[in-house]
Amino acid sequence: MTLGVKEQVSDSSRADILKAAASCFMARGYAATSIDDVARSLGATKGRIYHHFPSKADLFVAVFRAGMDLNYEAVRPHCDLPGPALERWRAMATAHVLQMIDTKAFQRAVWIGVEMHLRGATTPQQRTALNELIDYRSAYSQLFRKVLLEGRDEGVFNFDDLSITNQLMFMALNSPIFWYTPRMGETRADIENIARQVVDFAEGGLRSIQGKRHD
Amino acid sequence: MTLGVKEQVSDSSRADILKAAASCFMARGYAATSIDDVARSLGATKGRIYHHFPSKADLFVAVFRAGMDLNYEAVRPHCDLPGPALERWRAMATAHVLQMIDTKAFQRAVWIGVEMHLRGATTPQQRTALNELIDYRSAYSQLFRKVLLEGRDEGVFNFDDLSITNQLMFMALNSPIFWYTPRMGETRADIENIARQVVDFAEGGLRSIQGKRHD
DNA sequence: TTGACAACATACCCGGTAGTATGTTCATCA
DNA sequence: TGATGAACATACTACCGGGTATGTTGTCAA
Repeated sequence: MTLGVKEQVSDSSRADILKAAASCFMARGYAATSIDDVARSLGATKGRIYHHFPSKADLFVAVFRAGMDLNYEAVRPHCDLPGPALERWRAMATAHVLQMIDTKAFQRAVWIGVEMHLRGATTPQQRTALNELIDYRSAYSQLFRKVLLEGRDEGVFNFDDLSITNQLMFMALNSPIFWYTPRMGETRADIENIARQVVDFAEGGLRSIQGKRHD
Repeated sequence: MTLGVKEQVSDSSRADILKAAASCFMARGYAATSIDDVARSLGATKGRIYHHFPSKADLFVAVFRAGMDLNYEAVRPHCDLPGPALERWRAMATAHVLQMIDTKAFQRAVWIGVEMHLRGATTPQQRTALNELIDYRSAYSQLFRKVLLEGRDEGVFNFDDLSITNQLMFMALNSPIFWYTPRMGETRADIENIARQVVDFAEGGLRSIQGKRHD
């Protein structure tokens, strides 16, 4: 069941297109990105894109899916570890944030996709394709909701509305996709330090009430 | 120096265009919003838009500015109040969040504008117009940075990097523009309760270290 | 060697959109 | 009352971008 050379080449070409598309979508947004832009950034032409993807919407959906796959793979291993909820949450959150930083372009595309869905995007056909991925996203979100509830049961987290809290947490954890830019001479430790600050902030938010209102 | 009826009518017409444009930009983003869309949502045609605004970019910039004006007016009064930094910060943050909810469409446009700037938007001409508003935004941000530093001096806030913390805080405080939608039968108290949860979360994040790492 | 197919490139069509140029209407004012 | 200009609407142009139809080239299998 190993892939032949041809398929490997083909998949690598496809992966290159996905990378380039992710960068373009990040740089200009979905609507403002033309297929020619993506092709040009590859030194190619539209023909190459349309040979692998039937439409711009499908290309975008593929980028979305790739981004979510990366997330899921990174976080999933930490979900079932034993131990207190807080530790488990920190492991998941840290993995998530590092993914945001490491695969920023894809994660921005995911963000754009979620935004498009919230609006009620375009044609019904691609809406169904998006919905499938939104479900994917929801399942991912569910991993965090679960540990949030466990943390509340254990008394380490304090929050009122789970949905709102989940939104706030993800806004904080996702935020590097907007403001992070690599610095020259940046080490892995620097990046991990940034991630730690983000996770610390979110953790503080989840404990929120604890810190105050001891009146 | 009072305005004549004509100018009042003109300004009201202009304000209606701004509102409609803000809604369209929120619903579809900048690139995907056509001038015809805005005109149609007003029951008018392009002629009306181009009579008041020389270009699509200028229309957007005007929406951006209007949104920032609303923010500034809402938060400014709380900046110079005496008392502890935490109280001042909570007053500012609450006012900010309520603005996000009450003028969501304009605030989404502000967000889009900031995103466009981070990318390096379009033509040099409108880039300068955007830059001016980004400065405006920075001055607004500065109001919060100031109180954050004061809070740290007073020992109530704990954070490492001011820039990152500021980003994280604003991500949390701004987040309602993405996930808030008015519910039927929602009272003002309900909205204020949502705002409180958001502010609580952000406050917890700003105190962060305090709650943990007592090792 | 050849034919078949993958992996593109080229050339083209066409709908939508920013922007313009030109009416049209109505109020105001000399 | 007639003229003037504001506040639009209408009609039009030019261009760009998604999508398609068709060529071209290299590779592999029989």
